Formats: sequence, C-alpha cells, structure tokens
Amino acid sequence: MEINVDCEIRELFDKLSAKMRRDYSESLRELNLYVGQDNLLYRLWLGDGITQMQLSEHLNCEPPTITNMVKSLEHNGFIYRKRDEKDARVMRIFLTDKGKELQEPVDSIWKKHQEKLLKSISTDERLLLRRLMKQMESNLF
Amino acid sequence: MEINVDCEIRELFDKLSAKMRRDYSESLRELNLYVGQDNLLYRLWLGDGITQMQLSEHLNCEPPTITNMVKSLEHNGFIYRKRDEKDARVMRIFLTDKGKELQEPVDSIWKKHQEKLLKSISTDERLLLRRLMKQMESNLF
DNA sequence: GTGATATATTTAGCCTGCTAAACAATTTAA
DNA sequence: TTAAATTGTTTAGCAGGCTAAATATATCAC
Repeated sequence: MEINVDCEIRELFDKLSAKMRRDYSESLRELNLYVGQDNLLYRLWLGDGITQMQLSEHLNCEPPTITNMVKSLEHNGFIYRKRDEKDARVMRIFLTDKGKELQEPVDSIWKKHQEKLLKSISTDERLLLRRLMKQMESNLF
Repeated sequence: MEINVDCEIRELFDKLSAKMRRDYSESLRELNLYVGQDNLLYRLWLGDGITQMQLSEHLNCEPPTITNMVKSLEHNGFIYRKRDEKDARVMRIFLTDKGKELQEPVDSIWKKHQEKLLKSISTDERLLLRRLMKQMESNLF
C-alpha cells in the first residue's frame, strides 16, 4: 500500500511539472518568450553585464545551453553580447531596452501563475510543502 | 512575507523537477534510454499494439512528439511499428524482445529513485504531499 | 460515386536541454 | 620564453517538447 502512494507521488510530480511548464509557457508566448528564457532575463534584471559562465551557474545548466538561449534572445532583440575588454574569452551579456521592458509583464504573468497554482492552499500547507520539497531536493545530493 | 513563501515554492518546484529529471535521466542512460522513453515503454508493457494516437493521449503529449520518440525507440530496437490492417492511417506499436527485457531494470531504477527522493519523509507527509499536488494540478484546470 | 470533412501520422522548424569535442585566449610552470 | 594546462565559448549532434502545415486514408453526405 505504501509503495502505491510513493508511485503516485512521482507520477503526480512529473504530471504536475509538465502541466505547469505548458501552462506557464503558453502565457509567456504572449510576450514572444519561451519558458526558461524568463529565467535568464530575470538574472539580468538583477544586474546585467554578467558572463555566460555566470549565467550557466545561476541557471544551473550547461554552457552550450546558454550559448543557444543567448543566441535566440539576441536574435529577438532582448539582449546583446559584448566581448570583455580585459579577457577576450569572455562574453558579457546586456539587456536591450526591449529586454528591460519585459520585466514588468513577466513579473505579472509569473505572479498570476503562482496565484492560480496555489489557490486554496493555506499558508501552513505552503510552508510544509516548501519543507518537503527542500527535503526531497537534498535527498538527490 | 506570504508572497515570498509562494515565490520560493515555484522556484523550488522548478529546481527540484529539473534536478529530478537530470538525476533520473542519468540512471536511465545505463540502459541506453532517455528520460521519457521509459514512460512510453511503460504504456507498452501494460499492453502493446496500441496506436500512436493512444500513446499521445496516455503520455499527454502531442502526436509529433510521439512520432519522434517512436522513431528513436525503433531505431534502437526496443519497439517496432506495424500498419493497421483495417485502417491504413493507423500505426500500431509493438515491443521487441529487447524492449520487453527492459521492464525489470527500468522498474528497479524507478523504485530506487523513488526511495532516494522520499527518504525520511513519513507516510502522513507523503499523503499530504499527494493531496497538495493533486490540488495544484486541478488548479491549472 | 464524387466531393467535403474528419482522423492519424509525418515533416519542417523552432525551443530548452544534454554530451563530446573543437577552438581560442589566458595562466602557469619549466 | 616557450610549452603545457586551464578557462570560456562554440559547434555538432542527439534527446524530449511544441506549433503549423502537409500528406494520406477513411468516412459521411449528397
């Protein structure tokens, strides 16, 4: 019986995360963004001019993924790249005006999505949920 | 303060699901499988000979995604496709012996991953977690 | 039976992701 | 100072995932 509960949890988690991704992705399309790109932009809104290596660490993904994302975002005019003057290996990423303007609408979509997701879940439950997820995360080393 | 908790939950969820996927994916590579393919095979282990349309509904993804996955799995010799005799539009998917043999090792990896993830989380907490995730899922319509 | 509509799959072209390997610039060490 | 090692980025090629449009077959209506 216990095993069944666990199975459902993993299944549920996968199902929920896929659904969340799709749902959020759909909203972002209104801004001509793909899911994940908002994350990269978010880092830049905290302060741009950081390197691709730093982005790769912050977003927790591999350098080639950053290369691709940056290429796409640059192509759509949200960011631009500038070679570092001191170290010619390094690319520094900056926001364009168009990229800066996205901060508010993305934030709004994010909050709306959040509200929708957590509707009718109490503060206590949210805190517990957070604790359990942190536990699970640390379980994966 | 409450808003902060919510933000962390969404962030945590994304982070955890990415980590889970990576972790599980890594284990599956030992079997020469990619994450997601186990899901398709799982459906076939329940009974093969179903159509791509049915797979698409069960896996909750679009038909072109199934086309690609099926192509890759066929190429690696885990499944084969057969055109339906009654309806020439339909492709029916069957397991090869090689595909059937994967059931046990995949199941074992899945269970191991499950245990690792839910370590030190009590039955009560698991039940609550399940309830909350079901709630969140239904919140997304 | 022919024409219009519906259904199942594929293709093309994007996206985030990955790994392995190439490439370029900088540091380190002999 | 020159060779070797390290660091940051890119390329190539693969995966799952998507949408829009093409294709092929079936069915339905006249």
